[in-house]
Amino acid sequence: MAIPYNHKEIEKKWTKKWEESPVNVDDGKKPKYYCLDMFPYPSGNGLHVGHWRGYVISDVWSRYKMMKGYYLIHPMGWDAFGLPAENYAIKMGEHPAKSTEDNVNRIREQIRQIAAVYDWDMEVNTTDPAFYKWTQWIFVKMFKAGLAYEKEMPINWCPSCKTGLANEEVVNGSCERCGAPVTKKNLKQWMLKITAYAERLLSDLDKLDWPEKVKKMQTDWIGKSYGAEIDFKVDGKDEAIKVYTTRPDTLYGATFMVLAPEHAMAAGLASAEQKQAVDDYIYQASMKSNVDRLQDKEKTGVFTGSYAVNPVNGKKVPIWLSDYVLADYGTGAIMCVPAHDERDFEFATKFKIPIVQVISPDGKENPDLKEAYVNPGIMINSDEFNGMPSEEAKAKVPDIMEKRGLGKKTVQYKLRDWVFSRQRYWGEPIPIVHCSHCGCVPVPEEELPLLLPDVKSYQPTGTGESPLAAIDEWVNTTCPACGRPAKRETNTMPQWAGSSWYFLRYVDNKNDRELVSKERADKYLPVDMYIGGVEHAVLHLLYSRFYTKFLYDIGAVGFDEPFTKLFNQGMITGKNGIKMSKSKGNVVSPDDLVRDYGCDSLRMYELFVGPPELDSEWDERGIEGVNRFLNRFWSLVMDNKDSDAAPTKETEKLRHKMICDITTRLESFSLNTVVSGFMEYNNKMLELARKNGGMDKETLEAAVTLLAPFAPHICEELWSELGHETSVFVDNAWPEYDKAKMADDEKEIAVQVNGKTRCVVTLPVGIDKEAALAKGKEALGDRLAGTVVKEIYVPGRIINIVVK
RNA sequence: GCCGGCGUGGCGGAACUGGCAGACGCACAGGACUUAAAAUCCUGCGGCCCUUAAAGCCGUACCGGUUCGAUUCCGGUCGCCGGCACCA
Repeated sequence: MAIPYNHKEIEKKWTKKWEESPVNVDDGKKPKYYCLDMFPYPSGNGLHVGHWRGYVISDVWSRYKMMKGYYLIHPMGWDAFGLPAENYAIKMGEHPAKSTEDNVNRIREQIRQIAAVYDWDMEVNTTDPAFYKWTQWIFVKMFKAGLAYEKEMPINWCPSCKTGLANEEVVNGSCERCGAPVTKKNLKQWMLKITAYAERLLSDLDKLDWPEKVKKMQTDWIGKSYGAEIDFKVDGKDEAIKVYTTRPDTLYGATFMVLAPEHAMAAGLASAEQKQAVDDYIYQASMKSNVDRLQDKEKTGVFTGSYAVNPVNGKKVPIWLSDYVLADYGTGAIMCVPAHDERDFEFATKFKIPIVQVISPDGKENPDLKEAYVNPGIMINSDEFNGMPSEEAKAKVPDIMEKRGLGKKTVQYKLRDWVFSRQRYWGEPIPIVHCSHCGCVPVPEEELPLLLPDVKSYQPTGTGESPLAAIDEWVNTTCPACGRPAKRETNTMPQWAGSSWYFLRYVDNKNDRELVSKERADKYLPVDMYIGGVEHAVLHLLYSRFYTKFLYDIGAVGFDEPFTKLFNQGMITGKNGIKMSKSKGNVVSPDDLVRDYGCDSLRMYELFVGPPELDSEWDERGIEGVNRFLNRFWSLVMDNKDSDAAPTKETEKLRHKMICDITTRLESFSLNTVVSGFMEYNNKMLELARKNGGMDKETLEAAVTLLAPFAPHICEELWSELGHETSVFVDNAWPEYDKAKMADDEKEIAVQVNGKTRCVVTLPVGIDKEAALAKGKEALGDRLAGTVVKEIYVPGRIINIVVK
């Protein structure tokens, strides 16, 4: 019996060796494979076993690709600007620059424990001026392209984080970060015109090998709809209200109109009698927070006193204001067809507005409509369209309106422009100078980076100004265009700014002339495999796609999608599926587990705990199982490394089957079953070794090679024990299998009567149907009673005798 | 409300294109080794019926359908999770 496996010594030994001679090297001939982890923000709490999982998954995949002959791009960096880092600093009473650096150093050490093949020469940090120089450069380029613009408007404001938020950062009316209810605040903001890319962001999803779920979330977020814009003349005035509708077929049924209270024409439409009521309503609406507006179940509204004219039938329809109409979608005004829209129905019923049915399932009018009929049907009460299927009218009505100059077909998107200013300290300063003479002037590119000034008070002010506004000597500057006194922009960028393009920088992280050289970008990018949590489905992943498309448009990179393939790993939770958090006290640290069981055991247990794409509960005891397996595997190899046993037909078959099984499962990312596969084959090898008094070297080497991406240290040690001078990862090809050599001579087949298994027979593989059935019936004996109606034999699968 | 996904032993989970449900592991029980314990090794482990065994019956959330055969396909119900949420 071999001496037991000492993980501490072995892991220490190979960590050192790998440092001295890296196993992933670019010989200039190998094809590249870029496997990227979503880079972490350096939290003060350190890593828990959930963070490990994603990194282990990507490392196993990376090492596999490396062994398949690729030069690997597998980098790591730090998303170190932004709210989490700043909030941590405030809590600890430290300067964010200091706490961020400390946390980065700590987490780097923890990540090193995973023993992933990261290329640390590629490391980036978003707070490094040499990095954020290019974050600012991209902003300047966007400004010059007209994609970054300033706008004063009511935006989502988190009163707890004291900053504005993007739409994507508001979850159910609350702040994505801290959960506080989001209010509105009127602020002058920098916006990025992501809406200009809506169509490309939508249609290019087809090119991506991403989980359908994520593609769908982005599709829904972009929210494309097809419809028409139609003008309604205001009765007695020389102006028209433009509405957007996806149901132009219902135009004859429009019995009123509703404008958003924020609509530019809202106040002006009030008649003298209604003036007071209208003004009150507009004021009240402006005071309501998003949450209030969402929670209002009962519809409210006010009649303006004015009427519009339905362009198809000339009928006068009342114009109302209501906050169920959104100001920033479509035209901010709608035509209302209560008979065929649930919301309009509810509103019309409450305010006693006429309901006119124009579509019917059977072509007949229902005199007592109890609810809106929203499905397609036959047109009624619609003059020339009567009798036509509504789907046909949907296309024809806009054509007619267009001919008369009163409308046209259009498309709309739910996607809004990106609120890009943050009123916080710890971010990239927006490189803009406000000049009373020249307006907004970008900081000249050669003056970048515009350094984030050191400041004593970095706490958020809550006034809508960032702490930078208090630093007079920084704020006051001269205009780069005209040289007159001017003021710097004091807002900073959101955390997403750096993370939207960091993956480009890894491959050329020391370049001080370009954000990435075209040559290196084209050589190593795009990212072949991106691994991370699903929480970024519409935040980081949408922003990165937008940035990449922009950089493609200005010729900075030669591809317009950053991440070819995406894998979302599930979360590791504590007991009962509760998310691990410090406040819940259910955080499991990897450090103790690495100490007690070793890195290799923890790596394998991270995979064994459940399917990688699903959430899994952490069960402390389970790691014992994989640790026992590694010990048994160690013994198997150590006990047999000097065995002169020759391969037998049996061991050869086992080897080919093992290679095939492990490789197939790995390719399909079924990593939990790869681990169970190793356990099974290990048991089979132990059994054969015992039976044959040894195990041939070829089989042992194949097993060590297959296991190496999962348990790199122990496999390196065993590989060298098997007599190899070089690393298991170098000059060692991933083993191949031969289907012919896996073939069995005979197979166990279940024998069923009426679909119920009665017994099992062992049949030679090539046996013909008659002989197989005869064997099956013989085995059944007197359990086969009654008249045989049908006999089924599926070779290699099943025998089923149907009796009556 | 709308749109996705999921539901398998005490537990985590497995089952390729419909073909022996419960692989592998955890926990548990019994045994071997030991003065003893730990570690290790061996055996058992869905439920019912039964002294035991064999055989049988039931069983993949629930009800029904297609099929020689359904965890897998179809229709409906319930439950859990996720996304969107007055987008006209």
